[in-house]
Amino acid sequence: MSDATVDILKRNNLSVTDSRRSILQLFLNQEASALRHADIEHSLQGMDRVTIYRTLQAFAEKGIIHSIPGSDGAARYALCRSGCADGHHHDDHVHFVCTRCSATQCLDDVHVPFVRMPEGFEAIKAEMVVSGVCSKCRS
Amino acid sequence: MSDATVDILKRNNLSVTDSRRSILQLFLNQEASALRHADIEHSLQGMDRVTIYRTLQAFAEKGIIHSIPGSDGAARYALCRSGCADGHHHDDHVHFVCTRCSATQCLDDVHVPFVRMPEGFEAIKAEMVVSGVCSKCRS
DNA sequence: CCTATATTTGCAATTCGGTTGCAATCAAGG
DNA sequence: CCTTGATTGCAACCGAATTGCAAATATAGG
Repeated sequence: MSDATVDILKRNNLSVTDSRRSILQLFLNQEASALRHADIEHSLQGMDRVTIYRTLQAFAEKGIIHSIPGSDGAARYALCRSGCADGHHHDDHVHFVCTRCSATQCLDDVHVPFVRMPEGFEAIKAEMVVSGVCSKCRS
Repeated sequence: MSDATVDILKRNNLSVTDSRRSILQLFLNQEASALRHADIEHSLQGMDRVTIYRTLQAFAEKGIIHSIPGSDGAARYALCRSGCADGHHHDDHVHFVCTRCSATQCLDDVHVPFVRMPEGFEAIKAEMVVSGVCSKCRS
């Protein structure tokens, strides 16, 4: 009854359930690329689709994971680095989408550059997605 | 039989139909913000959903409009500036989404800054979306 | 350890964005 | 004006996501 997943859930005031532990474990096992709902559904067959959606929402609200803007109409999620908590995300890094393997990953060390807004515009958040060929697909 | 819409369609080797002229006119009337499929469907009630989808595809392929990455699962489109043609888009500008009126617009004069990729990654395209409050909503 | 309560889960149904196949209609060129 | 190839409208379908509700379960209190 003491696992990394249990710690994380308790630290975030989420009740500890099998579903949540399984999904969280998936993220912990995941090396680089982000997970889509469909990926989780496939890995954890038997778990209800809706439960997965709700768990992802709960994790995102608590700042355990963050969602990644994907223009293909399927949300992606990845673990947050330290510095994220309830609602306040610090995911100011660039995301990368590989055009070959179509994996999405966080470039944690590349942060979104500042851009000057035109007169009258107030920038609050900036997101940047670079697409190309990832290191795995190039080697 | 000589309208701006007819010119544009002919110039792009698209046959001139009422549907295409109406949709194109909508874009020409549109001042700043981008259009979603639903917006067009609402404005041009009576036109089939599928026709709108196919027209948007055709326009995008010809470089008349470009699609804007929207993380909410609904594609947005805006007229291209000069320099876009068959498939080759030059939409290297930043897009802005207002959190109040939720309009999306092109910041044609703000172009996406260069970012250095980590070793092994090859960047091909970069997209940037800034969210905040637009000039209209602030005044 | 056991119970009460609040939370979570699973299921069914629904919404929404988008695509596909096909028959009918229409634009373009001769 | 007529042929032909492109376009439209319709129905059906698909995947992603949400909602309401009843059953199951985690947590806190005794």
